[in-house]
Amino acid sequence: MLTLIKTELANQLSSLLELPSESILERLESPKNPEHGHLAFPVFAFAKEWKKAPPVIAQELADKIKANQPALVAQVSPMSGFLNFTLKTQYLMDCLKTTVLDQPENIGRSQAGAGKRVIIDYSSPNVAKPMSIGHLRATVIGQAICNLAKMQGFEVVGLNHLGDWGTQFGKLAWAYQQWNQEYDFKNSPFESLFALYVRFHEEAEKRPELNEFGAETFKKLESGDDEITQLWKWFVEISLKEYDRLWALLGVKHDLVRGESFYNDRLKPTEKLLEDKGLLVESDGAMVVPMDDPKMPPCLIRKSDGASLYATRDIASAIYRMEELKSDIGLYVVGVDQTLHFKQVFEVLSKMGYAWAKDCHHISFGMYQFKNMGRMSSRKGQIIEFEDVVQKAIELVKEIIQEKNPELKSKDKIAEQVGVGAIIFNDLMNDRIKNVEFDWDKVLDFEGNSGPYVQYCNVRCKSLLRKSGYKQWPKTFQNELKSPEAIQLLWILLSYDDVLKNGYKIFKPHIIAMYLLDVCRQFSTFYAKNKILNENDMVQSDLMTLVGATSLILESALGVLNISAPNEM
RNA sequence: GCGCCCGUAGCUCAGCUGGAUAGAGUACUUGACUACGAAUCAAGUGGUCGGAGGUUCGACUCCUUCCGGGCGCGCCA
Repeated sequence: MLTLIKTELANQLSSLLELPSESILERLESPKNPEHGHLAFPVFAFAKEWKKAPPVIAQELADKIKANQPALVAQVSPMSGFLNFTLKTQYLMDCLKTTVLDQPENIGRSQAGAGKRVIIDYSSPNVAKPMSIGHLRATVIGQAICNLAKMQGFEVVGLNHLGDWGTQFGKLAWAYQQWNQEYDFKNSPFESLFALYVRFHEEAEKRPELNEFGAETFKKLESGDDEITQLWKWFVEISLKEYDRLWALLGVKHDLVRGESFYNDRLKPTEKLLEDKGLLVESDGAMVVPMDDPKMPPCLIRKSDGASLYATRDIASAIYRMEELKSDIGLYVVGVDQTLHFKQVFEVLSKMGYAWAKDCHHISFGMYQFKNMGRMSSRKGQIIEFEDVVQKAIELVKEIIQEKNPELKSKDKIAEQVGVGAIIFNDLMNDRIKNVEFDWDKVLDFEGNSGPYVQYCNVRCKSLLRKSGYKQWPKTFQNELKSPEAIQLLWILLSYDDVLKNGYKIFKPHIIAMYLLDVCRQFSTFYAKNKILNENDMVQSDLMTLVGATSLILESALGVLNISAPNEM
């Protein structure tokens, strides 16, 4: 694919231009305007050194290349300060054959991460609370990054850092003991649990002493009280069951669950370690690690009452992941509001002497904004739930199917695939760093740049392949493609591996979503201008091969985003 | 007050490590289905890239500053 093509071109040019192939490779770029060819080489950088105007250099280099033109180049043309290369269609077709048609299971894969492990902490909800649309975002981004890492050859461990510890469990246990009779734990355990949570906070507004009862009950839990511990375990179980059900809707499953409670007996040793390394400083009765930048607040390690804190737990957890689980890279898919916290934690780890601290990254994502509501608050039960969003999308897709394709078989399954795909795509198509204004109309818009648009494009491919009369579409080209739309599509398909590489490099799934839209737009143009099946249903087999390749790429890229690719819709 | 992030077409957003006339979708105006599936395609209208300086052969991209929005800032997680 593109990586290979660039390398090959760079190697060939290297001897002709007497420049190191690496420096050519890193300068080669894809022109925005397709009329400028497939790859461009800007020569501005040489102007000063060679004391010549860029257009002159471009002209001279072009002449040099033309005198001994590499086999893969169809045309090289100087244009202002650029050397524009148009590659031979036959070469591109051969390239598609070897990298896509001959090995569909390896499309876009790289060995860049081979032998390395990456642990990705994502989704990580808090026990007893329903997952909100914010968790949905964390989940789809995290899962996409898992998939991207796998495509780069990494061994991936998707980790659920479940919020299963803290005073809220004292409150919850206390609330359960008081009011459990009023709720139907048998039939709807999770809803009941959440109802208790909301009720406790409501009543605590009026009767602040409830908070003390909660704190006392939590102390019992901490000291291993049997009854409370049993309750706690049960709450965790109820919650995990609910989360697994929701994740299953998105096709998500973590490889490992390590809740906060897992680190309970590692907190003291971690503090000891910090103390031994002389990093702890007393401040207002608490123990902190000061940061290098004086403007940055210090990292709180131990409260004045001796209890540990959020940061302590994350430090212990990072050490566990990187040292015990022997991870090479540690990723945290957590909202931007935690930016300072992770900066502090990573700096502390670095001060502790862990060289791998630089391989820990906070993959932050923007917050949902709400027009009227302000921030969501699960305490007050004001929250847009993960499941509502997904279910609404599925319902709407059902209506659309009823209207557009009432004959469709297994409507429910396809409605789910399309509805879920729409939700995932909608979340992944924008840069994760940006805040998003929640708007039902936008979430449920399935036209234009959207998941269903991509799925529909693939459905059209599938439909063609079905109607072609081939049992299996031809995996080889017979003649050189002539249609300009076909050649352009071919070129876009070949850049898939480069897209995956870039997407992983900056941990941004929207790169892949944007690419999918590019492929679909080009396919649609190609489709509109070229007759692929003629009147007698005889086929233009080379175009069919291209259609098949398009579908393979679409399905692979959709898979990276964890979106299904139905055959019909 | 301090720190970080964002500010591109009416609206929602792309624009990778600075590169050739700033691109999609949506909305609006047109045109294309007795169908290779119109959840589509083609065309048009629409942008002083928040403002002002600076660096550079070249700035939406880098630096400074201001404005607007978001998030965070020691005993919650």
